Amino acid sequence: MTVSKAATDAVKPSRSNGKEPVDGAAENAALQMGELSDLLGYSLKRAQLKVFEDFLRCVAPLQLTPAQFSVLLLLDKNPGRNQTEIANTLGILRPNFVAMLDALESRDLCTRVRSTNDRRSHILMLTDKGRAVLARAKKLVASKHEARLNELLGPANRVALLDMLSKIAGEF
Amino acid sequence: MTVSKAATDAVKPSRSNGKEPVDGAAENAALQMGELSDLLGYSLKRAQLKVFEDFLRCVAPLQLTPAQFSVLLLLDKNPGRNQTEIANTLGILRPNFVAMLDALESRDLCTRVRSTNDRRSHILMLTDKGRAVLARAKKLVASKHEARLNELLGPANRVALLDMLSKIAGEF
DNA sequence: CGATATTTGATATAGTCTATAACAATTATC
DNA sequence: GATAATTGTTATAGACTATATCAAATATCG
Repeated sequence: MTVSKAATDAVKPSRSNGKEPVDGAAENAALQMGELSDLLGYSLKRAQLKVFEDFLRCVAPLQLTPAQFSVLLLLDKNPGRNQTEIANTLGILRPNFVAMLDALESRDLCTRVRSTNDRRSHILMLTDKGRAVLARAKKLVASKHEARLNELLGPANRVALLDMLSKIAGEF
Repeated sequence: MTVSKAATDAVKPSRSNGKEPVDGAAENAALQMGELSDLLGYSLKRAQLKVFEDFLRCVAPLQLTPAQFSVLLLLDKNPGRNQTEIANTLGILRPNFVAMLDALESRDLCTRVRSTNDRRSHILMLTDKGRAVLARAKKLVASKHEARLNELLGPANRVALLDMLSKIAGEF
């Protein structure tokens, strides 16, 4: 056995079905992950999927996706910006941001207002309901989602992880 | 200024166009990222996109995606497995795995062989060409891709990062 | 044995996310 | 004032993901 525990079971959550073959007929042994365990990109993607999954679960009462939550956060911190600025900051292409905003606006979470300076652009702002939903979402994220990660990694490690990810996202 | 450097510029790579406004008309200041900088999921996704992007660049001569590379790696380490086993291990749904294998098989990187034990299933195996391509891909990944991450983070940090990501992917 | 259920690979299909081209309205540039 | 650039938008295409369904083969169990 040359593979670490983390390497062998870091794979399928759906395979954790209570009854593992205790000793009997060798069945299908777990597959060898090999170099896959050392591929940063592989673990990155698996971890990202898990984290998003948990985010959706934690914030399910408010029906917000991670992307929608990030938009609300950004609108709150940056009043008076237009669609292009918000979309660019989040790495969303302008054409794809239109439908996203349509969804948020139809739920009365934000509004588009024609700018008086530049009548081409739409100034984006949170509605009162948007601010309220954002406040509740922040609490859920902090108390359920991030708290769970803190519990798993420990506060110091969580910060170290965040720093490294930001470094990769920013300087890679 | 309460935001860290990493927080403010961890955003748009496309915005790094040589000429920043030196001092003149304040223009459009960078947006405040706010709590977004502390959202693990956000940094996770941004980092994952960057890492995949770099992977594709490094391994471009071989025309392999991260997913295809992971399939070849797994086939090499686990000869004699069928489609369902490989797909499950990688978190790929069986229906979606069919087209993936079609692509790899059409490039003569792997083959499907009807199992004699169970004539429903296809045993998957790398071809000689598949093994050769995989060997070259491993070298490119190690010397260009992972080496770059090692340079950015430092070997110790890279291992620590990998451990935490595996932990999240496995136990979250 | 034989009827029923399960598994495997496959197809069809739908939904989401991402990416590019093009357009009208508006503004910037020279 | 003519030309170029920008903004929001639509249309569209591609990649990835997800579910239902099917025929062939196997497993299960009376």
